[in-house]
Amino acid sequence: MSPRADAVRNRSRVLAAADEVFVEKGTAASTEEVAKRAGVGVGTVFRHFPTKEELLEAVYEERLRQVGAEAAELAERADAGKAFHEFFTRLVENAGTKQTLSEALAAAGVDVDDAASPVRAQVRDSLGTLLDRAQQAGGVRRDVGVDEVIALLIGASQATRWTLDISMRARTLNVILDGLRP
Amino acid sequence: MSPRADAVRNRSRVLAAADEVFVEKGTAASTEEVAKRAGVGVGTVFRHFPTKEELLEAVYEERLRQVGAEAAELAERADAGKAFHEFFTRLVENAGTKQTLSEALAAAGVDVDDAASPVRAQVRDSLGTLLDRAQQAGGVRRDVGVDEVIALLIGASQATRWTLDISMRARTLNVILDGLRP
Amino acid sequence: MSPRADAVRNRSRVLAAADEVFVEKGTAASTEEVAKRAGVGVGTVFRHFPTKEELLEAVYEERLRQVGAEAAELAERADAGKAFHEFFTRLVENAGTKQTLSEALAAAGVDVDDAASPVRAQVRDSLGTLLDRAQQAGGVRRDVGVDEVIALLIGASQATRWTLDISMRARTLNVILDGLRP
Amino acid sequence: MSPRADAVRNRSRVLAAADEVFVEKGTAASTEEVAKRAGVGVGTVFRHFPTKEELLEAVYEERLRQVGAEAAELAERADAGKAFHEFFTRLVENAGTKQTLSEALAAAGVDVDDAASPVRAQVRDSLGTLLDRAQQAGGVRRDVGVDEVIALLIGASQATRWTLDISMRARTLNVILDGLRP
DNA sequence: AATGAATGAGACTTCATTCAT
DNA sequence: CATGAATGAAGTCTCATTCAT
Repeated sequence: MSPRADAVRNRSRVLAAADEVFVEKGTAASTEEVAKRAGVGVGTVFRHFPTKEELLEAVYEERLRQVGAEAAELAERADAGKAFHEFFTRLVENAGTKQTLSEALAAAGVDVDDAASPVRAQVRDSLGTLLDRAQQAGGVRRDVGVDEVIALLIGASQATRWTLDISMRARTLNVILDGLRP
Repeated sequence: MSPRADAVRNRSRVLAAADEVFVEKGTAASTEEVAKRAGVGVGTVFRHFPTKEELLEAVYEERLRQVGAEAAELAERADAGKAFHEFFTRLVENAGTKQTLSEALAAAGVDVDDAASPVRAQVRDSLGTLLDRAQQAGGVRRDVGVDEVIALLIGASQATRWTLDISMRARTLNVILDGLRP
Repeated sequence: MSPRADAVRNRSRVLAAADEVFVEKGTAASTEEVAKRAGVGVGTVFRHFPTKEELLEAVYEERLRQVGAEAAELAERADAGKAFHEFFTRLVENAGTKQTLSEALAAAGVDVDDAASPVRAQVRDSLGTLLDRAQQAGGVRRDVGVDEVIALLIGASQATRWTLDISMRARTLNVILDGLRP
Repeated sequence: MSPRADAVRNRSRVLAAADEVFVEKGTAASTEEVAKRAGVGVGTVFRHFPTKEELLEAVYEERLRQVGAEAAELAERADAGKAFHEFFTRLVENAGTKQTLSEALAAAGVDVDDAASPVRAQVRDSLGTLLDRAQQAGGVRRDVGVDEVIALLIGASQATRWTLDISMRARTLNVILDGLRP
């Protein structure tokens, strides 16, 4: 009801539209197209995200938020080993549609520029917990840390990204999952 | 004697320059910049590669050619299992500098558009031989084929692409190599 | 009140500038020059006319509109025969400055591609009426139709286009007008 | 057998190729294409015609030469009136294929820049004779001169250029021919 | 705050012309 | 003399960003 309400709603509409458009046409898609998809004017997009790069980063962060939520949820599971495997599987399946997930993950893993994003920290935390518990449950080898897991998630997403054949995708992912066993 | 000599040399200079530039600034780098790096005029670039896309494809093919050569060379080795591992390792190390190798590999693996590129066929062939021999030597599990290996190469390249820490890169790659064991 | 007001004004400024420039330097003149003449940026030209061809067509249509208006006006005249002659004369005089009028007319006459342009239909209508009335008044031979008249307008424009000498222009036009008599 | 012989032959091959290409694709066609059609390198084209404009002018002149020849031939005919009419008809029929004939004629008629081209003079001469004789034979009105006839030829060519329907073309031409009668 | 028209730098591409072979 | 590769100016068009309404 406050004028803020509309603004907030617009922000998420733009974000959702950007996600869709960037998935469909790649990140080279124009801001104009994002605006059209969101049903707003370009000006509105730039009001919320003063730069295309900031828009991209926001999209990535939004995806990370979802990854973090998934990790947090699965970290609660009793059977930590299975939970860890399911996490990998879900993510790789998403990667089919959300092509740039790996870029988002990459941003969480290594980028040092504005490292201190709380979202990134949260993802690393949840993922760390999930990994720890899986290792303690004997489901995952002990010589890998969060960074390696993130790298492997990126790798698995990319490896299966081009795969249309679903059984081949499974075989490929299995190699990585087997490699992660103790 | 042949006026072609210079043309051929220029073609490779452009190709090399394009490779460098695309590695450094991404494939969105301008053709003008490629020309500058090659020390030729833009017109020359477009004479050899009438479209930016054709230039990109040529760069990919060149990289594939190198990958194919490497696979062919290693397929000769007596110890097939070790050879296969070394192949993976070398490629992933290259991937650090040649960021788009995975895209080139992807083109070799799945794309169906102009499928019958001889270079792609050659890569698949050499890689197939290398894989076969490694499997017969008991160095690699038997439920993966060339396509899965290509996918994993792409994955491994991407997984380690963002890794500056060399020991972490080794740990990540090891997971995949372990996963490939019988 | 409407943000459109400026846009509309700009559209006509661009159109007018394009007309001028194309007359002065031919249709090969650059879009940049049109923009400069209109006092706007190139982007504005391309916003209104996404293609140079569309700009050209718009210029032609604008000229046709004027031709149609002239035909409609003269069709009202009591003395239909004289009106018809005056129509020819006026057009040919314009053709001196508006060199591409004949191309515009040609577009109205024969092109079948996007046939149903309302402007073209209107021109043919008005011209048809003017011709009919002139024929009934005994001022024009009966074995010519709108298409022939359009062709002759084009011909007359081109015939007199290169003529600097005004009396020679009159003599040339007279031949055609005489030929049109019953 | 002399080296000159080849050069001369090349010159006409280029000229013929240019004529064809310009007719088919318009005068904006590239010199490269002309060279390809002529079966020579671009360098050869530029050796014979140092500028594209000079090439164009040469093409025009060649066409004029043919027009002049036709006029000269028909000027010999006994029935001068009929001969004049046939001249018009032939030219207009050619104009269908040789679209730029009118431009060539225009160059002969009005251009003042390098007026003293012998070919142009010859055309005007032959045409003058043809016209004179037709006027004396009572086939053509006496208040038109060579310039008006050239203008009308241009006009007739353009008028019928867009006409696909052959009977309409005849009706249109007839108007002009009737207008030329005494 | 939102809108969308305007801007102009910059990308890709073409082509007349030059020049080494 | 012929060839065709190289050149680079110039043209068309796109798009991130700004700003008047």
